[in-house]
Amino acid sequence: MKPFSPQALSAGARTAADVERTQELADVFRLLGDNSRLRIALFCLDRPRAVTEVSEGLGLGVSLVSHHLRLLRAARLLRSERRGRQVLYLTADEHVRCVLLDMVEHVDEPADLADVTAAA
Amino acid sequence: MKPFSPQALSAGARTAADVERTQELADVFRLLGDNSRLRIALFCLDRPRAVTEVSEGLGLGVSLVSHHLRLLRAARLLRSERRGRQVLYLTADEHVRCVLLDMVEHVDEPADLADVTAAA
DNA sequence: ATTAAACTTGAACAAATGTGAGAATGAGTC
DNA sequence: GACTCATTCTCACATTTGTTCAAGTTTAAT
Repeated sequence: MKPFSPQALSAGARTAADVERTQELADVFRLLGDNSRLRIALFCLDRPRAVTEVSEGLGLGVSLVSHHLRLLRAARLLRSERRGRQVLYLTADEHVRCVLLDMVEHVDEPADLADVTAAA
Repeated sequence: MKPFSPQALSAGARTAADVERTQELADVFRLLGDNSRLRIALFCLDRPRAVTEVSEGLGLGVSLVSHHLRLLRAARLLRSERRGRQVLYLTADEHVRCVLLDMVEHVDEPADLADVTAAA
């Protein structure tokens, strides 16, 4: 059950198990790689949110929001909970919440203007 | 220069600045959301790697690797450095390295079997 | 100057993906 | 029951994206 040894990374993670694991990781990244979906995920970070609430809160179509929520839930990034006729979505667990906030924090940083070669 | 206040997140980050920032964040996620690209990024994590080295190491076409490396470099996730006739790529800075390792670590965790409803 | 190696670039194509409109389902209310 | 609100689903379309092939650069060696 040893996960992703540094050796595996350096070797390119070519074993079946490692490739599969990279795929999982990539899937999570891909989900958060869409602007709307990321905003939705962040929007459900601290409070449980109803679909309509998200839709109005972010200015996105209800249908679209529902689609994205389904994907986020399928990936275990969000949990859903029914209350009356509305379904509330929120970040799955403290762990996911932490990852998201970390990432936000990281992107906000210095921006690293070390090499300008890339810009030219 | 105040970045991503929690309020902004809860409010849906609808201001121009916040939407732009979410976009940046999403861009990073999207880049790492592709399996090949993620493997390439991880492969350049500890050692500088030549293009051919990556290509052979991961079993991907040289052209494909080059394309992906260009994107990763443009996003400042990787830096490039020329040595003789080969170009070495490696993780841009300690900060990016940390983000990647964190994410790997996180995905390796419990897997959270809390609600089985999603699977059914 | 040729030749070879390492890398980059451009075009082209298949596959995947985000999005929207409308029908359908479910949950509550009268 | 009929009616309404909230959410989900189906289908379709436009766009993007990953991948490959071939041609083009750049660097070094003979």
